[in-house]
Amino acid sequence: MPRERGADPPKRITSHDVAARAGVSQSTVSLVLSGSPRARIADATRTRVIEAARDLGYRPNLLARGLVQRRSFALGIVVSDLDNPFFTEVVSGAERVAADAGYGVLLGDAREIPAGEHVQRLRERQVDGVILAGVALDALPPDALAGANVVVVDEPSDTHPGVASDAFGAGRLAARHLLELGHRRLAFIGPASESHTFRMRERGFVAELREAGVALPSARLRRARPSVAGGERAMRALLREDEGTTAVFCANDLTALGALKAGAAAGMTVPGGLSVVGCDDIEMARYVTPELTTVRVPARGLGARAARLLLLALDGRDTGALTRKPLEVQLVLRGTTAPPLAESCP
Amino acid sequence: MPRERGADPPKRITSHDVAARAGVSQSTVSLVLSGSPRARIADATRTRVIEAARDLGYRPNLLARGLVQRRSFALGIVVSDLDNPFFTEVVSGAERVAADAGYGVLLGDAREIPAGEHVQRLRERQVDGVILAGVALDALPPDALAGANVVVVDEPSDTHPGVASDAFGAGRLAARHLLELGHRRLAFIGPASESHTFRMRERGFVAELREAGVALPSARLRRARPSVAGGERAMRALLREDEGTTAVFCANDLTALGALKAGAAAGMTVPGGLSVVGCDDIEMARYVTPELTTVRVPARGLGARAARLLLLALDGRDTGALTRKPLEVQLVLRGTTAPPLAESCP
DNA sequence: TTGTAAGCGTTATCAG
DNA sequence: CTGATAACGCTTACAA
Repeated sequence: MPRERGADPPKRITSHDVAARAGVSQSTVSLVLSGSPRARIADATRTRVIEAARDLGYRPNLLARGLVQRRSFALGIVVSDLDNPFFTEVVSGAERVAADAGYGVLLGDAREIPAGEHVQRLRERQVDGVILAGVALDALPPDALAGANVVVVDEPSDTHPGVASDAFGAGRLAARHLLELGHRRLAFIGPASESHTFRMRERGFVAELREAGVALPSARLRRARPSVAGGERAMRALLREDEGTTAVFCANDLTALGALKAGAAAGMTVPGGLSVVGCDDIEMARYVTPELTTVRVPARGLGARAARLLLLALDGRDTGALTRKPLEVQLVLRGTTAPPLAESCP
Repeated sequence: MPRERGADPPKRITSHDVAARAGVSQSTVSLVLSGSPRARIADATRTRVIEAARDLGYRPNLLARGLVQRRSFALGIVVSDLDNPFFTEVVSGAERVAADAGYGVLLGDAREIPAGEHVQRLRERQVDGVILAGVALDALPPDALAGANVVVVDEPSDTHPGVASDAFGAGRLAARHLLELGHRRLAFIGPASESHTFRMRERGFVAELREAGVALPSARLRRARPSVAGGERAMRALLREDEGTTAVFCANDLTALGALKAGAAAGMTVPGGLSVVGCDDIEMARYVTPELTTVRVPARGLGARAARLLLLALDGRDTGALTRKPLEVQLVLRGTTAPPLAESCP
């Protein structure tokens, strides 16, 4: 039952109330309740205060605390798409370490409201730091991040620390796997530019092919939004315009799932007639049939690490160790890849 | 590059600074910047202030504002499991309407830290209201919610407004569909008690069966955590202990996905040998093969509605209209259900 | 050991 | 129309 507007102003209990009940001054209350664990306070007073607080059900007002300490003990995280399981994993990883450290987590989804706007708002709310995931830095207003503590996930930046996965390596891994299976007519499906990570996955893939002397004709390089629908559409187009493709690497799992769907709809058998490799290893990858071969990117690890990094930075600690090298990715062999059919070989 | 600890205290720009630059008093700045749209302010001063603010890049401190207004313009949302796509959809729906209304969204995942603790913290942060999803109210400390603006998703409460889906109806729908296909040996997989919604789904299912004179022997009522792993395990057990089952209804899609996996692993063909119905219609449901027949529950609609409801309540507006009837659920026919094989019929 | 007092950055109430 | 001035609830020197 919602409180009536202005009906019963349910008196907030403040440290003054506690002070009154305990018969001490307000600052003493503050001292024992939040001050250094062993502030010089007589045991008698201390317990009196604590009891009074308990009796009254006192809860400190963190806004007030934040105001004076100039620190909110909250951090913001803005992601490009909350419906992408990869990002929810990042969020969930970050939320966990933040909450464990007593930090609040403010969430922003950049689909409706642009990332820059979210960052702006978060800063007005005085978050101590911001994690950006799936957000291209150069898409933000010039100094949206000026003077802010920011950690970027999977984006390069020479102004902010970041955590990243080895996207280039992911592409290489996928290519190598497919090459080793004997595929020579490979395709790639991925977004046009979007984020750095996607670009690097593509480059890694292409680089590995080139080194193996295998070409990637433009007809087999399909652009698509990194979603299931995007992958589906791109795959349909690929099947329509190109006959010989025996294997395709998708920029992320969602895309791969779409490709799988389109492939099935077109009567392709996977992996018999077509091999598919995804990237991310979202949970879903294991639930499709056949299970998706993919390159595992530790999403929740990225989120957790980003949060840890941010917390360290907030404490003025050295962030070097965490920011160094990209998190390793790993090929996960499952059911959507196999050698090409004999007749498909060049 | 993280700011050095205490190195350059990047002076926060306050309304005082703006006042100084505009040559007016601080309160005037506040007046023009946040006061009622057409506060009685000379146009000259107004523009002077606005320019000064722009030049300085002034951003109001929402903590300070919240402190004096006793309102933070933020709301909290705590969910039982951030990795369950159903809840991330709820969150995403709520985030969207909250953000559109200028509210901040604080997130809490109850897997690591209990929901009650999250609520506590959110209240200390002075959130104006809290949305609870997947959280059983009676699992919370007695007066964790006392005097708070709370909206519960898919849980009954006579003390707080809530939004709910027609869980009982969902169970009925699933049962009716299966019965109409000709199934008579039905099973149910779901959690022991967990949340009210799960209980109602089960009851609706059972009620419909009973009305049709079909029994649900205890061997076909399997308990499982509402996750893929849970469903998998339960399905394995079911297949081991019971031969005749021709169709199973799972308390949620995750469970159904697990059941599908276990079924496939055991060599069952779906829907030929076994029909499976899920509940929720998470995105994933369309990406498995065959696609999962399920009962669609409008998760993001629930989240959005919960947020709207909360915002209304915060404005002291009537919440009756929104809180009335449960959101409708809908059977989504896809590929995991079919008539039982002839030999399977009793 | 504990109380007094000065803010933190806003909004809000009044005078002028 | 605009400027003092008093909160908001808390932390933190500095006194006592």
